[in-house]
Amino acid sequence: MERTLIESLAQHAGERVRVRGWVNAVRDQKRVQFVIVRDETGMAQVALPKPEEPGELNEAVSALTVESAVTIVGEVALDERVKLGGLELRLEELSVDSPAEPEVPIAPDSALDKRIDWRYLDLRRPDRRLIFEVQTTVERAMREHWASLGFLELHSPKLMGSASESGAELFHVDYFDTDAYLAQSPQFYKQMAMSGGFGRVFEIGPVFRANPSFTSRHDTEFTSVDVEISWIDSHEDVMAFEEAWVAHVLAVVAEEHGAEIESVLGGEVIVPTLPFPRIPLEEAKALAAEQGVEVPGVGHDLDPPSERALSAAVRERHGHEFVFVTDYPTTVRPFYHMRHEHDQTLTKSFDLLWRGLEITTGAQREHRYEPLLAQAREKAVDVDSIQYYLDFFRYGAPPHGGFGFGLTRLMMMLCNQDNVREVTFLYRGPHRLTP
RNA sequence: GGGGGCGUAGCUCAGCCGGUUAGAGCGCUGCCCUGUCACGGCAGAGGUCGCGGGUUCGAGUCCCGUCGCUCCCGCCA
Repeated sequence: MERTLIESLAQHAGERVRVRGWVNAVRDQKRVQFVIVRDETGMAQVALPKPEEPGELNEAVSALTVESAVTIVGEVALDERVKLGGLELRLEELSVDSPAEPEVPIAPDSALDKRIDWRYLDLRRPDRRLIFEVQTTVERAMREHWASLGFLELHSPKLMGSASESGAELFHVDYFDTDAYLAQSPQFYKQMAMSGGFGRVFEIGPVFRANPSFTSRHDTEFTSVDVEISWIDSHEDVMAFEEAWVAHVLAVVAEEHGAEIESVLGGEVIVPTLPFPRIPLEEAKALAAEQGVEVPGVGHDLDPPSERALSAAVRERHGHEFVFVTDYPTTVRPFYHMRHEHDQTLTKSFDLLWRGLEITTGAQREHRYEPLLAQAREKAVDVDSIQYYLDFFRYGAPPHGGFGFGLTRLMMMLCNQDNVREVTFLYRGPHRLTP
């Protein structure tokens, strides 16, 4: 007998069906027993009358523990008395595929760390599942947009012989008789794809950062979305791509999950208008300062409080949740960011902030060998260790640019969660390597 | 790397200026209950107050150390 999903039970009124899922609750009364069963599509009530002399099936129901994995056969009966979907299953057969121990170690309001200890139990909650349904939609919508523009998908190596210069700390691994590092970013490889003539590429993959960061928005392994585009005229082209792409993703999410995100997770999905506001860094600081926060001085990046203040100011002035901050000084950017022709102290780069959180860093890259080499030396980069990378630009590299995008951070904001650990299937942090 | 906060029952927490038998709700176990739906009622079990040391007649409470968790800053996406 085939399995029937709970969401489709209404279409099987009067039929005998087989439902498989978890025991959500048992209400064992004198004359009638109820079991609430839950599968990945919803919950349904199972009912069984209890005669004076309880039968074997009654005993089996009495012995059920919450969260046991069960298979149930019964007839679907429409019944207005039932608040849960107006229907119930009249129980005929019950088998326990795997019993749960009597006391579940976590509750929905348990501390996050404890819920992560028992992540598989936490993930059974419908609201936790919704996060991953949304993530699946997000990635599908991203790919739709890339596909429509002829992008190629990349799978770059995560083991590297040298740093990729993201500025973050590196994880070291033993590699036979030498050392290797876990990739902090596919940066160098997606640029190689440009020199390889791929034109436009993207990658969704893990990146590793050995930062001892103890915040709600950092992890040591997270999913990065990387994009690189050839034959651009400036970083403006990259921003134009990104804003259209983000707007498409949010439009699809709003359409498919907007109502559920609002009712279950309490977040509103607002489809952004184009173009996103663009504000040079120094102007952004001035705007943030007007909100009453102390902002970092010239030559420094925005700090988190000023990022939040900036987003608040942009929302007030432009009615927009996104803002591109542009024209970062070379002091806070890596050597491969291209510099402005008219001002060599500023890079053709940008960050994208959403609701006060940095979700992207992007730039036009320096594709000319000599300036790139000079900039690397100026930044005191060990040129020998990245010669393989510099070589990408020796035999005709197209002008190009791109960005790195924190999928995990997007998901956190999109699902109205206050910690990236909530939206990460299995979080990895300085003190978290299991489960 | 710097700073703040928190560790009390399976879970979430209360416990005042230090005071003698450490509490609540949920969960669990048992009994009761005409259809519940956050079912309800009664009873019960369950604690080395993170750990070590100190102060004190007396420490869950104060001090020191330590371990764990957490948030903020730095760093980044």
